[in-house]
Amino acid sequence: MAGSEPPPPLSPALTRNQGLVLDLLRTVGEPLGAYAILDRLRSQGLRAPAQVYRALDRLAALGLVHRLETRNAFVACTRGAHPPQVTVFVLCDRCGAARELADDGHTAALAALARRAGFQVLGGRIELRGLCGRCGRMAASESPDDEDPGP
Amino acid sequence: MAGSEPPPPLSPALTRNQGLVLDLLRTVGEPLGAYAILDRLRSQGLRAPAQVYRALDRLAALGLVHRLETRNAFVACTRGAHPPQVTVFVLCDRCGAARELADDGHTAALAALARRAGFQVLGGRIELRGLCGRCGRMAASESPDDEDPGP
DNA sequence: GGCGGAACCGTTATATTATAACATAACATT
DNA sequence: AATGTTATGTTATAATATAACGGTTCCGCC
Ligand SMILES: [Zn+2]
Ligand SMILES: [Zn+2]
Ligand SMILES: [Zn+2]
Ligand SMILES: [Zn+2]
Repeated sequence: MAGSEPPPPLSPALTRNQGLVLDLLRTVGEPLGAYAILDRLRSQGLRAPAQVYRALDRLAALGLVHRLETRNAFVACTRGAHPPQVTVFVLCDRCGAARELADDGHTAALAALARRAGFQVLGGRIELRGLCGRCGRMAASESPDDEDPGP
Repeated sequence: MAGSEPPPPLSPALTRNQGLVLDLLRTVGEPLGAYAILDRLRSQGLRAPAQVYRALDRLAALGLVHRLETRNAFVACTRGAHPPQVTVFVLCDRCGAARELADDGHTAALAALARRAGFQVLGGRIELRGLCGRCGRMAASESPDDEDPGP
């Protein structure tokens, strides 16, 4: 959604390509694939996938963008800087919207769960799929006996 | 066409290709990419990626195998059949081991978290990365800059 | 000023992962 | 047998991601 949050000031140490990619992702506000990013930045001079992937790598390492593994897409972080490298996303099956949620201590609880199994957690991803509020209401009102296959 | 044995613990209605893929994944016990599966099943007559992907799609829909999004790989389920649940995996950065953990109600808590944000959760994935017990001990006891992938 | 290194850049080619499209085979139901 | 349905085999292609190479810019330093 446009204008839901004042975007944090651009990081100082970003290079030109990194700034272009981050700016695009923040403007669009929804997940974009690397090649979609490339297409939209051709007018700015980007021409090859490697340029986009390099910028994305850096931005992801800085925590400014996140990769959505279940979609092979990238989205700008909507929270500030996170301390941990675990994100929680909810993804709408119908409209494709992605929303990053503030972890409510769940990642710490999951890390404890893993530790009981002998694992040391260094990072991770939580991607939940389903229906966003609007699409859920639409699906409920349009066809009451709708059935959706599992994950 | 040769005398095939009745699959004893295997699921009821699996077709030949589905059985081959599931059997392989259960035997191997670790994540395999679709093309690795294909290579290992060429001797059984499989020749094209679509055959493997079709079998994997069915097996995943039945909950007998899971897809590891962060690795683009597939692994046999080590728990029974789960309902419509969310899976929790822990993946070792060093040896590649994947272990499926029993969710301790965390997925329900995450679904509640999502619902508070207006989202209806229909499924999802939790993939945590880090070090398994053995690799964690090795990394702790040896020098921190040691790197030696096992055979 | 010249020099070395580091980071970034642009480009080409290639690898890896996944699906589309279509024709056939197998099987059950009538 | 005719039919509908599902699974299969096959080819080709799409979509995603990285390797490899050389050039440029910048900065600290001798
Ligand atoms: Zn974030
Ligand atoms: Zn939606
Ligand atoms: Zn499972
Ligand atoms: Zn390990």
